[in-house]
Amino acid sequence: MSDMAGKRTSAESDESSRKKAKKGDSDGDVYNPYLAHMDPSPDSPFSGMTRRQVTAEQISKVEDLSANAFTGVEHTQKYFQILQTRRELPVHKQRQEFLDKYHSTQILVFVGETGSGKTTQIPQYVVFDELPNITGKLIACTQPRRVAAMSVAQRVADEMDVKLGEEVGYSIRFEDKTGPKTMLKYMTDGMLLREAMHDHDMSRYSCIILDEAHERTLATDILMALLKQIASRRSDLKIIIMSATLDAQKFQRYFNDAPLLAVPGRTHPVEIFYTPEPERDYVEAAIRTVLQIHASEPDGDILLFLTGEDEIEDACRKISLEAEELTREVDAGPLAVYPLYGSLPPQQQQRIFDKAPPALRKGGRVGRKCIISTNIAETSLTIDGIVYVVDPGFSKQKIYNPRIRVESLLVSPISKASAQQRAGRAGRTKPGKCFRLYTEKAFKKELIEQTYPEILRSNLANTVLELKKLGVEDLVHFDLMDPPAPETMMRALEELNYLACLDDDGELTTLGGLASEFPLDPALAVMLISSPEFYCSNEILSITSLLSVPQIWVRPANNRKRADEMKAHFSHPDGDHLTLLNAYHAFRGQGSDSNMLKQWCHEHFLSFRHLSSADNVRAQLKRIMETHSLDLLSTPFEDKNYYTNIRRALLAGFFMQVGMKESSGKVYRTVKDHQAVLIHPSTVLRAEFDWVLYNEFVLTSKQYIRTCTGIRPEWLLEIAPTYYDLEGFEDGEVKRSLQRAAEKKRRKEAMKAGR
DNA sequence: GAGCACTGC
Repeated sequence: MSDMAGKRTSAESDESSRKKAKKGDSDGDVYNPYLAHMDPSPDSPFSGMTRRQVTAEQISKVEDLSANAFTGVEHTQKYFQILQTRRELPVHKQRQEFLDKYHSTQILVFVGETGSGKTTQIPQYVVFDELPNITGKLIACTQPRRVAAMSVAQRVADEMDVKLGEEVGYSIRFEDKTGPKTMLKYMTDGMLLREAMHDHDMSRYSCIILDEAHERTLATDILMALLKQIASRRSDLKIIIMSATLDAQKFQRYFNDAPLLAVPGRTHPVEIFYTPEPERDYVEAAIRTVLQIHASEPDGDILLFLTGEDEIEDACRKISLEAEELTREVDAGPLAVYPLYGSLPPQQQQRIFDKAPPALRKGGRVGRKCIISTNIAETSLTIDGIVYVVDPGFSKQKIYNPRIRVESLLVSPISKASAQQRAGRAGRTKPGKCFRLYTEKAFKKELIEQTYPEILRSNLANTVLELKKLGVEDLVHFDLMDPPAPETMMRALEELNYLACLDDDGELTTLGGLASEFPLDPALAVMLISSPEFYCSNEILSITSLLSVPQIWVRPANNRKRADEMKAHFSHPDGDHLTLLNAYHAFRGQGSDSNMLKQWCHEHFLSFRHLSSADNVRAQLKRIMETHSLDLLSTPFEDKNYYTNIRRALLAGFFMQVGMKESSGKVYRTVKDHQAVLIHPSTVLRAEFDWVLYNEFVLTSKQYIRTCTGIRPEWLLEIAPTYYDLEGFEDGEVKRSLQRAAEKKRRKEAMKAGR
């Protein structure tokens, strides 16, 4: 079915590309003497090739030379072996077709299913056509994830027989593996966006390839809109949008009816089964299905998709228990069950690649493994050997409520595209089966086609700041593929205005420009930039880093009490931010031997992984501060204001995230949105504070505020006088309380003056 | 008295 649809779209676009090609012939490819230097010299391996007119045959000739055309080094035997396998990839058959289309247009949409070879091959074809060794301009290929950028770059460096980091490199946060000779650069989409902030025309590149565009990450969506704009002012820039879905028409339409090329994939067929009736309890149904497969289906590993850590651990236990029973009672083979989710330590994540267990006795049935995973196995991790997929049809998805400015996670039905992706996981090594725990009717009628792009489900404060820095003047008319709700945009603009990153006309302020230099949310960036005024930028730098990595506290289900006791050692009575700082200082005080540090973290129930990454982040943020001459200061530890200064500095960024205790007792109310919230049970904060600032608002079984620090109301009036201008405040407990604080402050000042 | 799907700069 997918093949047919692919052919249909490809035929349709053939015509439009022919029209464009004709147009190009008449006004584009006229001989231009000023570009003569762009032609390779007669003694070069590329002689006879004209940039952007190269043929597949010419490329093959150069590839077959005994020496590498780019480096002059003799090719290894391995190179020719790889070359052979490359020429068997589906995409290779259409190399000339690709080049023809690429020559005919500025923007090309390329659809290649899994196994087509698009990510490794297309950028190489472009290299031979663009001749970056002569123009000096780079070719970029973006990926949504770091590991992909790194591993694909390595693979392509091998294929081109060059050293990684020289002709072929990659660029991701914390690591730039490119050099002066680099022609082809794999990078994360976020990294290209960062670069664009300082080079609005992306002038270093002659061709930009956006890979995995169907994933619709925030960065990809912004890049698409940006590139669409840039394309109209830079006629020499070419763009390729690569996607895995059949939703290519949407990309084509968005890019002014850009031509399309579709290449089939190379996967095995997957048979789909639906349940005849809707399932009431999907976890129970999933467990039952896994056990049925184990008892009655031929060899092959199983992949089950569930939504989160708890659900997965629970299902693992139940399946293991029941499988043992099956082994005893009906002589089924052994079943090894492995959980898989993002917060699992890497060592345990690795176990999913273990071989399935052997038969228990000679002649007995062979074992299989069953992996129970979150969405991480849908895109980020690929496991070979999976033959059976069990798909209950749910995943946790981020949603944003602009009214109360809260992002939360909600278990929701997946999209058709997601269901297809999941099923595809069963056909990587041989034909497979996918058991969908919903009816065929539900699949057809109830599931949406595509998961909503991230841009429709996020707080956009950060995005809006980035866009301003990218030189986008008119946000309302900025041509995004899926424009977000106006209310979400308004909320973002409002927040940035309160943070003084945008002025009242919506223009970027000096502070806003500086804030956008940091890879942080605007509130964190503003807090960091303001911290020298509070004589504690070193400490705020540490806290900011700790807040931008996952929780450093480890709390295993079987050892919660001990973990809480260890955390108490670091606790500071004034709040969680200071507690984080204490733990970090203790960590840094342990020396640099990484084995010792790991041991120390283990004993103290701290995450070595996350503390180390906080260290990495800190170093990066520190460099940015130094570049912009922001002072790194500390109040002497003996000074009685050491901790007070830090608490006040926190408010410089988080003055909008403040709650006041209601007179009734435990419940706090957020100051502007009037939401009733509880302080999260993980807090170290004692009850005596009437006012707290919080790092995040979490919406789970109840409304919680998490990572809280006690503050004094008069600080709000000093540090954020505009936001806390009482004139504009609604009457109520909050306003009366702030008025009393203002009164107290005036009396104090009067007394000081009178003395 | 409880949670953190997944990425990215």
